[in-house]
Amino acid sequence: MKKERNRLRSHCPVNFGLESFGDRWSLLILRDIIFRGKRTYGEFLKSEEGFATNILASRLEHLIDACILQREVHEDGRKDVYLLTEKGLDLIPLIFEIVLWSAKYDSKSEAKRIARLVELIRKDNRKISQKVMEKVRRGEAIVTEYLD
Amino acid sequence: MKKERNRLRSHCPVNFGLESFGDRWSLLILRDIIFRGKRTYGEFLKSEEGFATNILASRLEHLIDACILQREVHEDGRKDVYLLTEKGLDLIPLIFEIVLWSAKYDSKSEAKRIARLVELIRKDNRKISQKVMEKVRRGEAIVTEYLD
DNA sequence: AAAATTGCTTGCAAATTGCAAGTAACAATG
DNA sequence: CATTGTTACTTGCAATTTGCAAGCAATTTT
Repeated sequence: MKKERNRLRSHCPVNFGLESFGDRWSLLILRDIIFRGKRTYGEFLKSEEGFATNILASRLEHLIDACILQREVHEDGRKDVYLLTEKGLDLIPLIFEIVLWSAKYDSKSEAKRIARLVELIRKDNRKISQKVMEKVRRGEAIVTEYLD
Repeated sequence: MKKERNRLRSHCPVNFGLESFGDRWSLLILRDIIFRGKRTYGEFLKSEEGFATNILASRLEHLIDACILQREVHEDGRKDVYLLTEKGLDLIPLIFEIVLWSAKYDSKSEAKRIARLVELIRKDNRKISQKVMEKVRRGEAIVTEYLD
């Protein structure tokens, strides 16, 4: 039942990124972790974009295979905890560039609600990413802090 | 025959980006334009990742609808020219972040062949992106210049 | 005028997705 | 300690999307 992995179409760096996390759902999982502090299957399932249960499961597995996420046991034994690895945390600058671009071009963007963060990204993405990586490592979400 | 557009799942900035360019093929088209100076349907078709003809056509249409690409007539009337709009050029910093991440985590990455560019991105993505945007506007590809 | 080239479209099989309905493992409750 | 609820999945299937091979119309080349 395992899917074929490591069968990259190419080692072009753009393609490598796309095959690692470049489908419609994977980055939404990472967004939920980084911005909203989500950690469990059930929490991801509640996202407004509406994951199908099987798709969510397959994407979590894919991200674990790619060493972007790691799974741990929750204190409540029924739940699993999904955490970003260092490799996953290193995607924060990239996700922030997406936020910046969308903030510029989507007139209805909810990025307006995190205008302070967007401004920090524009000024120095690396610097704010570093701070956010530390926050996420500590298990904190970032949205609340930067709400205007 | 037209697809339903502007039916966004949400205005979350991450989601907006994904719906604009976040499928397996769209960013490869942009890569071909930015790194390899490609401009026509036939040139895209030759990419090593192997576009299916209908998928390539549908993605070009999607990117035009999203105002990321614009189509113009080639001097050879059989061909069309696909160019990045300013909105499309603004994706360069994001694509460069993908390159940076893949250069770090793919041991076989072809990013090694553009090590100088990768180093410039690491030092100051905005600055080098600005330079590259001007190059691409002028219709030049960037790969050759930065080959070691 | 005939032959190539180019940018598509079409048809169809195969793969992927999305939804609804399970199920197994554990936790909480009476 | 038996029952009920939760949680994280899996399974079955219909609908959509993809990938490949074959067109085809509008040029351009010969």
